[in-house]
Amino acid sequence: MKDLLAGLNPSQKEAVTWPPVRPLLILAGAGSGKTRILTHRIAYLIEHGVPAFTILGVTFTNKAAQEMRSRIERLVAQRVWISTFHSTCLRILRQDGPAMELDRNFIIYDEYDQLQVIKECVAELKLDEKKVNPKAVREEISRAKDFLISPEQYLAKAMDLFQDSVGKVYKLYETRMMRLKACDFGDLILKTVVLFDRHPEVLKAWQDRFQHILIDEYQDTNHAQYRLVKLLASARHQITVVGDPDQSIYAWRGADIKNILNFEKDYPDAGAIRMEQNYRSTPVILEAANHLIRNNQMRRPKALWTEQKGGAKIDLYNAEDESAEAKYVVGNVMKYKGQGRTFADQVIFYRVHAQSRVMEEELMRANIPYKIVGGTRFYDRKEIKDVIAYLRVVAYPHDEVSLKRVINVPTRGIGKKALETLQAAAQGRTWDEVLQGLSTVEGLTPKVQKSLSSFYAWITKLRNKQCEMTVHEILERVLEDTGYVTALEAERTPEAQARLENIEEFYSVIEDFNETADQRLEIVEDGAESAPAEMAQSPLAAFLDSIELVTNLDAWDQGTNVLTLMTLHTAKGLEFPIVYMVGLEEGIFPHVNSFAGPSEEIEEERRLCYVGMTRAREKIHLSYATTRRMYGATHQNLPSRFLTEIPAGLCDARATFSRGSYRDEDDDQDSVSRSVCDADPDPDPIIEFDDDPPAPDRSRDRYSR
DNA sequence: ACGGAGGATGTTTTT
DNA sequence: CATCCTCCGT
Repeated sequence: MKDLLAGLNPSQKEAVTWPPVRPLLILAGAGSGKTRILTHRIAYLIEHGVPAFTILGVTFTNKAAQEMRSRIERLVAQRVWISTFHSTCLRILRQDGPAMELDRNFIIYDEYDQLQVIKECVAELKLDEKKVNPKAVREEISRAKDFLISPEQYLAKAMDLFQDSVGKVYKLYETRMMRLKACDFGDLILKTVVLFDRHPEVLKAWQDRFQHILIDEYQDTNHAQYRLVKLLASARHQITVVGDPDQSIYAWRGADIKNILNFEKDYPDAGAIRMEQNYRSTPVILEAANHLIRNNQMRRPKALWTEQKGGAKIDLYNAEDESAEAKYVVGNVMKYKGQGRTFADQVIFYRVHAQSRVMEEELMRANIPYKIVGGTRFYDRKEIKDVIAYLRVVAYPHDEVSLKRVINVPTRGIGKKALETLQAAAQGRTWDEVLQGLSTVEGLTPKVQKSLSSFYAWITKLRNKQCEMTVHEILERVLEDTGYVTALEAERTPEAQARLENIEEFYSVIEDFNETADQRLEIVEDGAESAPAEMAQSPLAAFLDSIELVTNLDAWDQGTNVLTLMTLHTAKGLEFPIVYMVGLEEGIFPHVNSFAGPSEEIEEERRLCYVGMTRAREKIHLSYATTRRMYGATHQNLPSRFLTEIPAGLCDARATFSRGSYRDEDDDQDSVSRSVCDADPDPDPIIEFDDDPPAPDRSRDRYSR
């Protein structure tokens, strides 16, 4: 026990040792050691007689979950159920979904799959895709689910024609998803809440299972997640939540900051502990971040502090255009490299993925190894989606979306006409049933008939054998029998080559899955383990589950010596010695879309900026470009308002690199700075730095169009 | 049925 | 700028 408390400050100690039977709110500022506190608290509970299998830990990403799990294992050599809301709900539904007529073998539909279903619904309702944009509908439906709003409730509240259409699509979408035995991401949470609401006995069982609940990043929970937590915790009130309202960056996704602000109302016997001492960054960085975030009106005052002294000033650079900005970053990356820092010590944050491309070009030119986290996810690539669709067709006969995707890939003579005929023949039945009774379908040419029936026979054979085969073997069969690989090889283009490599890579995803099989064993009682409900399915179905909820961050390994690029959203929870934040321009960051809405949206952008800055341990580089080409058009953006909100005294606006050269120019600082000034006839920054942040109305005047 | 060309379209952030 | 979609020639 002494180990667990060693080196903790008083408030950290209080948080770790807070009575397990009382609710606890930990308001943990950035870099205040919140992961450490959570893991130590869980370890502390276990050391004080709480059985490990009665603890539930919820994190924001799978990566964080994995990290926390292994830290706890190191502390107390016990395995604890730590995962995301989505993975947790998936397990609950796999086990108890049948109680509410949810097929145990439901399939998870991602955004792409959702969109396919929505498009069909829009078409069936004879709505105009131009007016009822499927992607917009998807957003609306997802948001409705975040707030536990049913189609009927949505329709009742529809204010205009668009919402009315959305409501109708939503309704049809739900019946369709039911028939497809499919759940989208929102369903995982929503259906679990419904399950608990309707079946007290099921809820009771899970309350007994999860007697102690700890939630990380509580400021970013949405209403559905809030209800879920409340249901689970209602029996015992043994709940600990950790969060930081200043780091709430997912309101656009339904996150409700009130969840954390009202925690003490929800649990009147709750204690609250604030942790504002920062162990990560220099005072310069913290002061800048504190100043920035003070501009948010709707916020409780808070300021991070540190015992550290000194620290390098924030480097601010005004680039001519986006490629000059990239050169600035690359120049500095090499400078630090020359000083003995690694590439992995440094990270580039941007607001939108589209900004990564210029950076990439410059990094390639300089031969700097880099890794982009996010962007087009590995699993979003066409070939990977194809391959997964094949696997899903084998595992889930009811997965029509996947079937439609691969039925003619590679081409086997099934064209538009044939698909229409099948659709017409379906009449509410699934395509699987249609294919079963293929001979009765009228209007297909003999050639198509033959092609379809041999395709279906092949699928059926694979389905029947899937339990005796490894996932690897099934994939091999698919790729060989369909001629998918052969077709790509025949193309003989670099693109096809890249696709083949990605498919090779997919094999290693399967290997990873096999190697980590023991980690998915469920902890049923002290020491005992058993395969969880979803493992009772075929290995293939279990594998598909495991890849469905992974995020782009999960595959990222901070250890390897490469420079990392990512969006600010992905950056949450991470830390780096040296941070570059690029594109600090009005319209980019804060993003244009935040201008029109209520001021909360700008405040969320500001929190995002705050999150980015507080990732840095030693040094921040901020940059903006005077002109920027994006989405094919050139824009002239004003410097970001956030730059004016950082005190000038903390910034060094002179660039310390040499243009057009990636060499370490360290012993040549003076001439380097001069060369930059020479190139810039007007060395005065465009932005005026005030020691006091500008009044909000003034800054709005200045930047609004 | 298929594949290419060309046009329209929409572009934030993600579990 | 890139993706999706449609239309047209084969």
